[in-house]
Amino acid sequence: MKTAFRDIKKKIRRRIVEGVWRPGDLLPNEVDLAEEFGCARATVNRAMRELAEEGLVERKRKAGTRVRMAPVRQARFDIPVVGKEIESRGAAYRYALVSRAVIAAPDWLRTRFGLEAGGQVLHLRCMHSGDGTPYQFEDRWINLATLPQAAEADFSRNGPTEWLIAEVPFSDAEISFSALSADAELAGHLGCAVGDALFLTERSTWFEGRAITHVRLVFRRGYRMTTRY
Amino acid sequence: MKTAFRDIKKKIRRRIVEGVWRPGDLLPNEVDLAEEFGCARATVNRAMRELAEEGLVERKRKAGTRVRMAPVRQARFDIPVVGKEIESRGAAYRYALVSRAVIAAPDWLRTRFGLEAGGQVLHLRCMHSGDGTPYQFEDRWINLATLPQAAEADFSRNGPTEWLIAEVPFSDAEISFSALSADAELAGHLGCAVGDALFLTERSTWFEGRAITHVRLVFRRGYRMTTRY
DNA sequence: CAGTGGTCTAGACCACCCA
DNA sequence: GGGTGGTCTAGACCACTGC
Repeated sequence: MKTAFRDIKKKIRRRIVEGVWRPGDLLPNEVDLAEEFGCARATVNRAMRELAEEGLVERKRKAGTRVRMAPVRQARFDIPVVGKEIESRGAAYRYALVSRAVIAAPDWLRTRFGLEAGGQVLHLRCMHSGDGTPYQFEDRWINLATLPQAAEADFSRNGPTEWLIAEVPFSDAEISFSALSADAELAGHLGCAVGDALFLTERSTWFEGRAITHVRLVFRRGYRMTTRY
Repeated sequence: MKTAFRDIKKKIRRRIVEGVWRPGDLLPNEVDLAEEFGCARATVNRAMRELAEEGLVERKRKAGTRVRMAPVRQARFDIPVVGKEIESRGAAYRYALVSRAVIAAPDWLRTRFGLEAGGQVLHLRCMHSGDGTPYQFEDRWINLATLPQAAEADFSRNGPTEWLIAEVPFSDAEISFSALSADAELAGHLGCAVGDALFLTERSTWFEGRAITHVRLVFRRGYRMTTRY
């Protein structure tokens, strides 16, 4: 077989879900499993390593491998670029710049990014639509101390996301999901009623310790972010 | 070095973020990289495989390895068990069963789970609190065709999540995040105003093709789900 | 201290798929 | 067709850590 380690993963997963090995139980060591499955220890190791990554088992040197008491379930979400996401749904993507301003960073942003008082940022507000229907409102702040060239960039035709991707990498990011109530302005942009509940993602990114950008993405009413695992 | 593959990952990542290799560029093949780094090909393979998993590069047989045009960024969220989450914040967890009923599955659930007409489900509504403050409202449906024993279980003291974890594994799940407006009942349970925007997660799980449970978890006002990557 | 997983190597065969 | 990544092997050394 070309994918022995996948088969081994399946077999072990099956034994766990069927209760052969119950939460907290110690599994045989890699050498024994390799013998049982008739393969090299490295193959068992790969299978077990991936099962550990998925949160099904817990591994410790000397202590061995145990079935997790409460399987740590994780969900993985792809973070899409809004233009691609809209186009992948077969709609025509349209971008519009709502406002642009170079200003001193507001306090909450200074705190978040550890900026000096009076630090300048570029504040952009943009709309993303699909087939003429509002899809997402973007409220973005770019740290001009790190990216002074952003002040010269033209964001009237293309959104800041593409520019940022091309211009600067990032090493760390924090992302959060929450909900917020539409105010009059959001309602106008997104074509919903004032007070409607909207899904919101916020992301801050850094590159080697220097703050790059913070963005709030407010989605159209009814948007759902979905994944399988 | 004991972790050559980590060093190799770092070096390659650095070359990408520094622009030595730009989006779309073809990287040297594994044999050449192994020679450059003075290690076995398997070591380079492991480093590259993980970089591909992280979405930084794209690999194809014969075509080679390329830097992703738009780095597919993924975020991973741990799916916490609400009791543990509350306790990990240092608060006293309290659970209360709001309602319990065995009924015929509503249409939307029958459709979602492919149940027969008249299929029975156990419908539970529960509240989870921390230090006396409402934290999460749980609206759960358990498929009695798959889990008839759920009808006999006592959910007055402990929530269905723990019971399900102990009782039945699952092989597939679909999870989604969205926002909703508090109705009068939710507002009462969660101690917020009618119309407040609330963060909502929904999860459906199956085991070997058979529907197990569907749950809507509505979080207290202001809840944020956060992760770093 | 000794057993377990973590990693590395050198070599091999193969599946895939672009040219 | 041929180059690339995907996987496997047999063996080795080592780091960690429970006993």
